[in-house]
Amino acid sequence: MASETIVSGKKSANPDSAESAAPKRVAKALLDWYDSHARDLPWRVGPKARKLGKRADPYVVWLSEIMLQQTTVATVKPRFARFLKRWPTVEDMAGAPLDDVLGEWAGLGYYARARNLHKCAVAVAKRGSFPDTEDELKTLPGIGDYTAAAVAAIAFDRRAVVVDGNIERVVARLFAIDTPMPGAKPEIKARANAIWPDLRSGDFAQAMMDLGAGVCRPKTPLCLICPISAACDAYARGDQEAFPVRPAKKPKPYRKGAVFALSNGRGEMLFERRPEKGLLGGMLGLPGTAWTAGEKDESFALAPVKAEWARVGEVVHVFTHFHLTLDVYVASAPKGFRKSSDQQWIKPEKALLPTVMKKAVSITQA
DNA sequence: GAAGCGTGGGT
DNA sequence: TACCCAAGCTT
Repeated sequence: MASETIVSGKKSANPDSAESAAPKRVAKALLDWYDSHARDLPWRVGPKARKLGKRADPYVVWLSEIMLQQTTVATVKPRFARFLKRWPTVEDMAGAPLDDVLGEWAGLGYYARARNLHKCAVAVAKRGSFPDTEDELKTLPGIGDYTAAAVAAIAFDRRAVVVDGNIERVVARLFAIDTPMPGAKPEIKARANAIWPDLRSGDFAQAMMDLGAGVCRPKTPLCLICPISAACDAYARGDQEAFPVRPAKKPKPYRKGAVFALSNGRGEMLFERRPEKGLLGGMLGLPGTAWTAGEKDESFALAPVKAEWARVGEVVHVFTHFHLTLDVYVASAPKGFRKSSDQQWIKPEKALLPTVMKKAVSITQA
């Protein structure tokens, strides 16, 4: 049992393992590596500036962390710059209409993040500043275990054990934890806690993430240049890629639906705001049928108006939990057509849309 | 605890 | 092509 090993202090097979050797040595090795190898990221206060006393702006840290949830650094970089330029402070964002924030978020996915981003900004502006403890941060919308710990550590220099997907992988390998995910989470958190330093908690978190992203990668980790390979149980066994252990994935089902692109005489197209809850919640989209399993829905019953609809093609899109094929129909608005109150005429090239809707609109333009 | 919730890039 | 995955949160 791994827990018994901790309690008894029994030596593992690897004499330099993080378990038997001083955990402090692992932390120091990683922090030293971070001092010379930290990625230069727009939302980050690097180790050098930190040592000169520069503090990270909690708003900047929070904004970047929300954007980075399940989203790559490369995707976030340019979008983060736009957000920060448009809303330089949390008060600025709190004062903006929700639809502006959703529009700026369009294309980034997981749109609950954008709704919660705005809700959180309003809450923080109301209370005056970001809370500086994990527990208080966790009460805010969109902030869970990971983000609360990350903001507490990075923005407020609190000792907080930050565990994201990168750190999960690093720790699982470091201690060769073979419990399948997500069951291994408590053990991983405990092991991370055991090596977590009291000082430079935020730098350590970012060092672990940089290591996971660039060295301790999911596939073909670069163990030969890893600063903590001497302490790594998985490396000692030669099966780094086996960790963490993941259960087999379920196949994604297929769904079909149709959307209807109605044009007026001014180069505008009819869009409607989607319901707050659920898929693409709160975002603009084309009117359409429900997306259901099985064969395509040939019915035009749900078209926004009786018109001369022409099918222009289909778009294929993959969501987290299903494949979608969307038939796309176009028509010109008949004389006397009146849109409903939840609909709006927008020039399609100016509409801020989720990607699947952007795809649908784009095939009506050719 | 499992399911719902996006998208783009890499292999 | 199809699959994998990326600084997760909410219900």
